[in-house]
Amino acid sequence: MAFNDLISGALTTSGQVRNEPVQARSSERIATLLDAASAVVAEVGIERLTTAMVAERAGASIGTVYRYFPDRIAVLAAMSLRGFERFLRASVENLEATKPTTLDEAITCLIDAAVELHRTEPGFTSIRLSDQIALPEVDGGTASSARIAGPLAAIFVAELGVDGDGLAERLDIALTMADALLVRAFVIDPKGDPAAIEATRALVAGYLAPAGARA
Amino acid sequence: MAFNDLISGALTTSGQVRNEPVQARSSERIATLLDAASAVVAEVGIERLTTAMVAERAGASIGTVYRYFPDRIAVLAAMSLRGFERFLRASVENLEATKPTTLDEAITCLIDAAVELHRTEPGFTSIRLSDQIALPEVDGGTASSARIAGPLAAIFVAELGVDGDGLAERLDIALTMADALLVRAFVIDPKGDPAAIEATRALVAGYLAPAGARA
DNA sequence: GGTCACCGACCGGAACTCGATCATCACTCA
DNA sequence: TGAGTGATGATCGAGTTCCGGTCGGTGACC
Repeated sequence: MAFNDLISGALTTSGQVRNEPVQARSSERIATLLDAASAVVAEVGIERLTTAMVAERAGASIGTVYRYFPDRIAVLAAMSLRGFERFLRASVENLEATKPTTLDEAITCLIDAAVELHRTEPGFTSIRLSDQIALPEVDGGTASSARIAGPLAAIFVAELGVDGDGLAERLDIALTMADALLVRAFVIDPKGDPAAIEATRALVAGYLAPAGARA
Repeated sequence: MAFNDLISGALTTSGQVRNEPVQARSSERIATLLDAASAVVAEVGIERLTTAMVAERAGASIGTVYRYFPDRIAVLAAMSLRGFERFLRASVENLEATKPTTLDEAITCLIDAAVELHRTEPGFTSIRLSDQIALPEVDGGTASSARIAGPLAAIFVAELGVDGDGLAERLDIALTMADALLVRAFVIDPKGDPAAIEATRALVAGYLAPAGARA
């Protein structure tokens, strides 16, 4: 059980696209469409995103958008999922580079990954803001934090030797908090107020600290 | 400065409706429309709510909806504001009935009020979920927690004698957290898992505890 | 009688469909 | 081995449907 098991553990690649791509150009198309959607969201926001805008920006036609996504919401959901996946990969990279020995250090890896995405990925903050809106219609309301908390707890127990008792549940709460607070921080200040970010880190670490000490 | 000053302090009744009601039946209409909207949201969700559904359920015509609300978002925003107002009134009721002497007791009054609304008001959870989406387009992104944190801090300082230093900012964070966690609890379990609610209460109280002790 | 409240056909535009067309691939056979 | 050839994947965009929002006309109140 290593850090990079997190990706396979937390990602259930449920059918986001309508037709699985067969030819190579098709996968590129999907990526292009999602990039376009990301840019459109960053520019006009979630509410004002139209499928026509996405198509035009991707240099595709409306029909192509609907070939890959059942409806407008699914485009947003796929964007969200891709963002979540990138968060996981960045987290794993940070974890493997840092080799944390405490829960506190490990959490910092995750928060750094999230902050980096908020900073660099256009539309990421917006899509996180509305994740809970868009996703329920697609995969039944399972919030991202719930998907990651279980595998993450297992890995922390294995790698850090912390007490696993109720850890998954506390991680779920901690991640929900961190998500909400980071989104809030980036909504208020698009560059991300360092004080707000540090406050979030401290708050989450503080919340989880007793569990780490118990190890 | 008493608890019920909270309502006037936190509610800036900005123009939600298009034409202020003059005749009595008109106010009833607005309430009926908002009730209908609430029911529709509970049934099909925010995204799928159409103004036609609201009109039909309220026994009114499309035109009537648009007589009172400038657009679809405004209907949702008004619902949100009414929910927020009800939250404030319920909170004040709890505060005046309990006469709290500690920050912890006071926070419990607020959380109980919120939980009660999640339980009894159809669509309240959904609208809280998307409050941050719907409101920015109407009043410039001022989240509810920001509106309430200032007045609440002032009242707590006056009534409980706690240290007011940075209290408003910490209350803002605490309320953002509590809101996110309660919404999460009610999304997962529409009846509201008592354990999740108690965890939220404990978490928020714990976060604010140092401030209370410093008094 | 004048204003308030209400209605619902109508309009513009956005979501989404569908049949036609083009691109690619696996396979064949000279 | 490589040009030919269906089969199927991928793309297109005009057309359809549906929804948000308007507006002029008709009753309800004072």
